[in-house]
Amino acid sequence: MSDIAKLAGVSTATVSRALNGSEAIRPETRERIMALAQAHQYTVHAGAKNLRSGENRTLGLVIPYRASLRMQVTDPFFLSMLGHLADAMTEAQYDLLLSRVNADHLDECAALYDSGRVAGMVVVGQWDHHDQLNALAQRHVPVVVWGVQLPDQLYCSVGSDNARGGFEATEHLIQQGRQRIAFMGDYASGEAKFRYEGYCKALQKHGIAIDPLRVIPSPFTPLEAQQAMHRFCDQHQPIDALFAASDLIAINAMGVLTARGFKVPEDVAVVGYDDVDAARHSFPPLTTIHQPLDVAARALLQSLQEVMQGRQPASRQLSSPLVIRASSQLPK
Amino acid sequence: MSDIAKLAGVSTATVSRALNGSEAIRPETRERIMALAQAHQYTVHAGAKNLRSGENRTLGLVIPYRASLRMQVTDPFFLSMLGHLADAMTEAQYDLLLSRVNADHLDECAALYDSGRVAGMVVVGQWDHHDQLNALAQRHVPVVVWGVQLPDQLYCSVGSDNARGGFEATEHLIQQGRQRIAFMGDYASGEAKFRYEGYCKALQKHGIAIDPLRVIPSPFTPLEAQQAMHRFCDQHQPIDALFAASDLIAINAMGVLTARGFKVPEDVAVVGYDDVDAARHSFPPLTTIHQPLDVAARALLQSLQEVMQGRQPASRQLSSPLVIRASSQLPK
DNA sequence: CTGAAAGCGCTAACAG
DNA sequence: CTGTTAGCGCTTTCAG
Repeated sequence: MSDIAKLAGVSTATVSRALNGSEAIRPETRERIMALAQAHQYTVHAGAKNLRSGENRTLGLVIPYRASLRMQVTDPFFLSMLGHLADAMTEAQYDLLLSRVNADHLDECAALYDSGRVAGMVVVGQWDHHDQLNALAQRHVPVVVWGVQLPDQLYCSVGSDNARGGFEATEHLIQQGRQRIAFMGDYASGEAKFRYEGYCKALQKHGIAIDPLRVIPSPFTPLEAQQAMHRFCDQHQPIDALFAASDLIAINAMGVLTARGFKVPEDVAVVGYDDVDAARHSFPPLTTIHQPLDVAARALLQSLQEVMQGRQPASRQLSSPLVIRASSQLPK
Repeated sequence: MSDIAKLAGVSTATVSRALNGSEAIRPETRERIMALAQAHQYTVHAGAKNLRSGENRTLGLVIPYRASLRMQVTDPFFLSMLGHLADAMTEAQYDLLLSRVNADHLDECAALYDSGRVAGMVVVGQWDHHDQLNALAQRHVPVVVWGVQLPDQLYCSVGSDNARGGFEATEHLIQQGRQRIAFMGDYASGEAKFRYEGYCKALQKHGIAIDPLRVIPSPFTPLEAQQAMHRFCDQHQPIDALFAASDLIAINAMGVLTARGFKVPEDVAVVGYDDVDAARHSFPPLTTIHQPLDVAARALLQSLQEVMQGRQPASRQLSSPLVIRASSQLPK
């Protein structure tokens, strides 16, 4: 900077002001300085600027991982979320620092903040980290979480209204005349739990008994979902519809069903959750609950900004509409 | 830092040395200081450290995007690459700054470096940016690229041996007794072009004529791949095998083929490229060319480190083995 | 082995 | 409108 100050015949302070668009500078001088900066490919050193101004325009995106499953981020949902967050942050002039943190040591996130690397962070993948996240919040680490809203929650979360989504998915199947509707997913934890609750509520509303034999426990990974579906088919429980807790599960389940001679949607109507890109292009195209990730990303960013300002924004549930495609509807 | 210096009754210089594991410090003092830092959740400010020491432990990952297709990173291959790079960089104690840059303004990458935000960067997705990348290299921006090796290339690239992969995939199909083998993908540019060359070479070696009618142009997106396959089927060109330039294309093509009454692999044997997670779990499981992304990520990092040291590492082609699954082989 | 002092590149008062 | 001065939090000679 001192270099171009010399070239322009002014002080570094003037250069700094010019480059930051200060009002208190003669337009003529500003333009001369800008031109020189351009010509010499000069850019202000971001680190020094932050150090001096106390500001920090870098936000963290934390994706916890389990040491056991290396590279487990197999769900397309995550990539999509990541892309939308990157877009939202870029748009708001933030840099995005990606951090893989061991899921059992989420407290390491604090170091990201304490060391000044990030001004705040988004954690995507809440799973069973509730306590650790609460601890972070208590330490006043600016953090927002993509996930469900839990009792005794000290941090701000943004998620979709999973119970309502589950309800609408199931009711849609009922409206298609289906009665023996299976649920597939991990009904005990995280977001899937709420989707399951919605499923139950819809059945109850329409006077259909909840049959525990039609609940198919399944993790979110493709292979395990397929295995779970195979095991279920072996039991010969008759079903005429399936609501899966994620598109990935739904698509893999459809594959197994098809391979075993069932027709989708004729024999089994299927609804998924997330509306990932693949859902539109599966065979048949998958009816699903759309998660508005662009909205979600902006909401996460917005909330994070509020947290960084010391406020305590309320957690939010975004509504997610049903998208009807061929997997749940007989052709007319 | 001055705070814990006071607490320890020493100068900040001593604290700095202790925290950086300097030899020239009494172990006893060091431990006392470390303990204090722990207790007070003190972490050195990364920015200030960098500023003073001139070092920078942040690397950039640049994912170019086209303004036209918002959020085009739909290919699971990218996420996987991203995850592996994040792992490799984390392991080597680097932070990872994710940056979405307009594909038509790759020169903006230079600002990332000039402003000191990153010490170097990996660009993933070379496509048609050859000239822009060359310009970056000429500006001495430390950059390495995932992609093919091109003539007049001033930057270092790491990629897989696409021609060889294409060759092996095609030869495998020939060895299965197939003769009318179609190629599907964008045979004119990028990595697909080299895969196509390998395809041609294998046909030639085995005395099979290259039939341009069996070349199915297709982009990498699911929807367009399906449309391309539908159009091809409408032409009633008989084929008994298909080599697709990516798994995503292959899986979508298989879907269309199945929907149209062809059996895979009986009527049409299919081989893909990449070995993404979904390939193992498709119906039927997809034979494909495995891209060793863990190796690739480490190679990219290694090369980048060399570039940052001012050296000019040679571009590399990683070998990618064929993985045989059910989509190309009749059950015995 | 440790402290004092200088300075990384920049911005923000405070004076002119 | 612009220059001078001080200092963000840290590391690193250079002296003790």
